[in-house]
Amino acid sequence: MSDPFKRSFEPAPPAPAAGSITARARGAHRAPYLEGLNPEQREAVETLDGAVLVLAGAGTGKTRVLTTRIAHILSLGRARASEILSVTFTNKAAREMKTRIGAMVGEAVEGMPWLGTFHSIGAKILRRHAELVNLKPDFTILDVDDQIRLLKQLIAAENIDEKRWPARLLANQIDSWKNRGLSPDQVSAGEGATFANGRGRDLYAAYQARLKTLNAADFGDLLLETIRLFRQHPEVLRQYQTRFKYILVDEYQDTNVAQYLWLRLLAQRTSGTAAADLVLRDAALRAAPQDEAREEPASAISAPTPRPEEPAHSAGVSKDVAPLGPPKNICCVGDDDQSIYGWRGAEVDNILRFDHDFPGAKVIRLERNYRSTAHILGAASHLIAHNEGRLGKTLRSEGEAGERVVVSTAWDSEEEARAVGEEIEQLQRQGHRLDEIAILVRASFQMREFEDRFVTLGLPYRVIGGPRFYERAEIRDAMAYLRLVNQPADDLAFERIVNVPKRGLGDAALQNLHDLARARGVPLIEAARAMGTSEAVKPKPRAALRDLVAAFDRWRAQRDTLPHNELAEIVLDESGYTEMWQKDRSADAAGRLENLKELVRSMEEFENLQGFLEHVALVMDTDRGEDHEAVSIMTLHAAKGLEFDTVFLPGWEEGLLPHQRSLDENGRAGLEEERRLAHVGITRARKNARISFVSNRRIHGSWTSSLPSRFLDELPEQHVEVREAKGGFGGYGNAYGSRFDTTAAFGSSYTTPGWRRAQKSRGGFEEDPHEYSQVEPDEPAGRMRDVGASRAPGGGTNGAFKPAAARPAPSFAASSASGTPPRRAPVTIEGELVARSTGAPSAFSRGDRVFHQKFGYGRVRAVDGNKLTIQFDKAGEKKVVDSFLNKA
DNA sequence: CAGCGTTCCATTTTT
DNA sequence: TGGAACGCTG
Repeated sequence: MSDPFKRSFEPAPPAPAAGSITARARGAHRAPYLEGLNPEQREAVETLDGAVLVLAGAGTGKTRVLTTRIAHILSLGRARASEILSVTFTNKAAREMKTRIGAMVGEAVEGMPWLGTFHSIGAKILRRHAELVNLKPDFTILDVDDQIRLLKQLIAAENIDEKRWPARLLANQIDSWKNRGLSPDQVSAGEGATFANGRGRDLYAAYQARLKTLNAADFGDLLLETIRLFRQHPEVLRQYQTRFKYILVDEYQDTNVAQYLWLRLLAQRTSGTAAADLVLRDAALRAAPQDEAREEPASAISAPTPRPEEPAHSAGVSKDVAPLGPPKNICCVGDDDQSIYGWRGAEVDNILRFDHDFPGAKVIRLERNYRSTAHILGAASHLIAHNEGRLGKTLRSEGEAGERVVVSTAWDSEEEARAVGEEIEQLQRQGHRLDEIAILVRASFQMREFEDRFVTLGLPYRVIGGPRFYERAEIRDAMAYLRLVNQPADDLAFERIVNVPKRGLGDAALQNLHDLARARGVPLIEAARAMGTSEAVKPKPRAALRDLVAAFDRWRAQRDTLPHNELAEIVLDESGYTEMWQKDRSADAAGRLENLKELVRSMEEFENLQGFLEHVALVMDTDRGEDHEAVSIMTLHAAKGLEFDTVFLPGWEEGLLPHQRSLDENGRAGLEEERRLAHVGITRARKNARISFVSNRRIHGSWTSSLPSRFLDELPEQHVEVREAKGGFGGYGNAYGSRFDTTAAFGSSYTTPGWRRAQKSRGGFEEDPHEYSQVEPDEPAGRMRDVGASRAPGGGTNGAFKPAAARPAPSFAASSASGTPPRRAPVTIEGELVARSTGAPSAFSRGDRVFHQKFGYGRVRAVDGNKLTIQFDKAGEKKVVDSFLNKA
C-alpha cells in the first residue's frame, strides 16, 4: 500500500469499482456465506471500497449485512481482523455481531479487538495514550452518580444556589455539549450562559479540570478526549488511520456530532490536511447553535487548535465544504426512519447528509423486509411517509398479506389493560408463546396498569429496561470499594463508601476531610490517614478513619497476591458491607446480596481487577436472562431492534404518542421523531400489530380526556381493521359522546379518517370510503392539527404563528365535498416553525421581552438554536420554539 | 444520624 | 396520584 499521507494530496479518484468486481467474481464461486443474500444485501457486502451508506429499513437484514461484510473482508484477505474497526452503540449489538461473525468465520472473532461500542473503543484508545491528554492509563470511568456528586461540589464551591441550578441540569448541559463535540473553550459565551447566569461554561471547565486531577473520565470524555487526542497529536491519529483498513458503523442514524467527528477523523486517509480541518469546521458550524455562531463567529466556528500555517476560512466557506480526499473504506449502516434518539444528541443530519460528507459515497437501500406481513408493512410505510426529513425507502414484504393492523379503543387505561390481557389469554389458548408477545408503550408510567392487570390474571410478564445491574446501589457501592483499592486517588469512590456501612463519619467528618485534602493537595484517603492519627480529631471518628485507611492498605497489599474475585470477597466482608445487608430486614436485601454474589462471580471471567472495572463501567448490562416464558413490556425506545409475532401498541393518543413535550420542545422535528417511534413500534411486529387508544387517562393523578393520535389518521385504511373492543365495560357510546363534545368545544372539528373510523366502529355515521384515499403521504400539513394553541379560545392561526410557508396546500376540498364539516384553515403545528439543526437563526436573543399565545408575557432566558427558554411571568419557565413568540 | 413531614415533579436512556 | 428528594427535628 502506498504511503497514505502522500495519497491524500492526490485528487480524489472515484471509488474504484474494480475491486468489487473482482470480489464479486471470486466470491460467487467460493463464498458460502454469500449464499442467500438478496442482490442489494450482496451489493452492500461486496462494495468494499470507498464510502458506503446502507439504508437498511426495519427487518431487512442489517446485521446480516454487517457481519457478512466483515466475513467477506477477512476471507478475501483484504484486512486482518485487527485492522477492522467496527462500532456499535450498545454492548448488546456488539455481542451479537461477535457471535454471528464467530459462526461464520470461527476463531477470528477473538482477533477482532476493534469491534465494540463507540465508548469502549474510545476508552481503549484513550488508555493507550492517556498521558497525552493528562490522564493516567488506569483512569477511572465515572458513572452518572459520581458525575452529579462532583458537580454538586463545584456548584457549592461557586456559591451557586443548587436549588435553583441543580447539578442534574448542569450534568445534562455538559453532556449535551460533549455530545456535540464541544470542549469548554468551544462553548460559545452565549450558550455557556444558560446555566447559573453565565457560569455554565466556567463550571464545565472546572469540572473538566477536576476530572483530570481525579484521573477520571466520564462517558462523554471517552469520545471527546479521543477527538482531542487525535487533533492534537496527528501522529497518533495517523497510526489509527493506517491501522483501520475498514470501518463499519452500525445504527449510523444514532450518531451524535462527537461520534461523527470521531469517525471522520478516523476515516480520513491522513491527518493534518486542510481538508480535514475544513470538515471539522463544518461540523463545528453544524454543532453550534446559529444565534451564537452569529454572535461569536470565531469561537463557534474555528477548530480547537488553529494551525497557524493554515489560512483562516470564512464562515461562508465552511457552509460548503470542499470535497475531501477519498475517504477510507467506511460503511455506515442505518435507517433514518428509526432515528429516535435525537433528544440525547443523535443527529439525523449525519445520515441525511452522508453523501455530502463522503463525496462519491455509494448509497444502497435495503427494502426487502423479511420480518413482517404486507399489511403491517403497508401501515408502517404509509405512516412514516408523512415525515419530510427522510431519505425515503419503501419497505416491501417478502411474506404474505397476513392480518390487518387492528385498531381498537377503550374508555380508559384500565380497560385498555384489561382488553389487552384478555387478548393475550386468548392468544395463549390458541397456542401462541408469551415470549412472542410484547407490549410497547411510549412512557413507562403506562406499564403499571398492564403489570397490575397481569398480576391479577397471573399472566407472566417481564419488564425490559429499568435500572441496569450496575446502576443498583449495592453494585455501585461494591464497585466503589474496588475502585478505591485499585486507585487510591479515586475521591468519588471514597466519598461514596466512607460511611457505608455506617461508621459514624457523617457530613461533618467528610467536610473536614475535604478541607484537609484541599489544603494539602492530596486525595481524600490520604487526608483520612492524617486525621486518623491527629489529636485534633475526636477519638471515635479518629478510630474509624484509622481502621478504614488500614483496611485499604491491607487490601491493596493483597491485590497482587490474591485472585481479584477472592480479594473482592474479602473487601466486602472485612468492610462490613456484606454484613450491612445481611442485617437489613427490608424486602430487597436478599436480592441485593444475591447481586453482590453475582458481581463477585462475574469477576472470574476477567484477568485482573482493572479489566473487570472497565467491564462494569462500560459493558455490564442488564439482561441477565430470566428463563421463564413471559410477555414483554417495554418502551418503544427499548424495543428498537427487537421483533415479536404480536405487538400491542397502547396509548396512541394526542399528547402521549406524539408526546406533548416532544411537540412543545422540538416542534416539527419532535413530531417527526414521534412518528418514527410509532413506525418503530409497528415494524416490531411479525404477524400482528394491535394499536389502541383510550378516551380518558389519568395524568398526574387527575383524569384527562384524550383525543386519538393523529398517527391513527395516517394509517392507510386498506391495512387497518377497526375493531370494537369486547366486553362492554364502561359504555363506549358514552365515551365517544363525551369526547365528541369536548372536541366540538375546542372548535377543531375532528373529522379525520381515524376519528371517523372510530365513530364507525361503534356504529356511528357511515362515511364515504373515498375519505381514506385523501390521506396521502404528500399532504402532511393537512393532517397536522395545532395541538396546543387550538385549545385556547380563539386559538389557531393568528398573529403569533407564522404561516406554513412553502408547503403544498393540503387538499381539504375532498373532505368538505364529502359532507364533512368544513375544516378551518390549516393551522400550523408548532413544529412547522422549528429548526432543524441547519435552520435559520433565531430572531430572539437573551433578555428580550416576548409574548406567547398560550403562556403570555415573558423574558428570554436562553437561546438554543430556535429553541428558547422563556421565563414567563405567569406560567414559569418553559422551553418553546421561537416561532411561537412575538416580540413584546 | 435516623425518621418524618414537606415539597416538587412527572418522556424517551446508552455508554 | 405517588415517588423521590430534601430539610427539619428529636
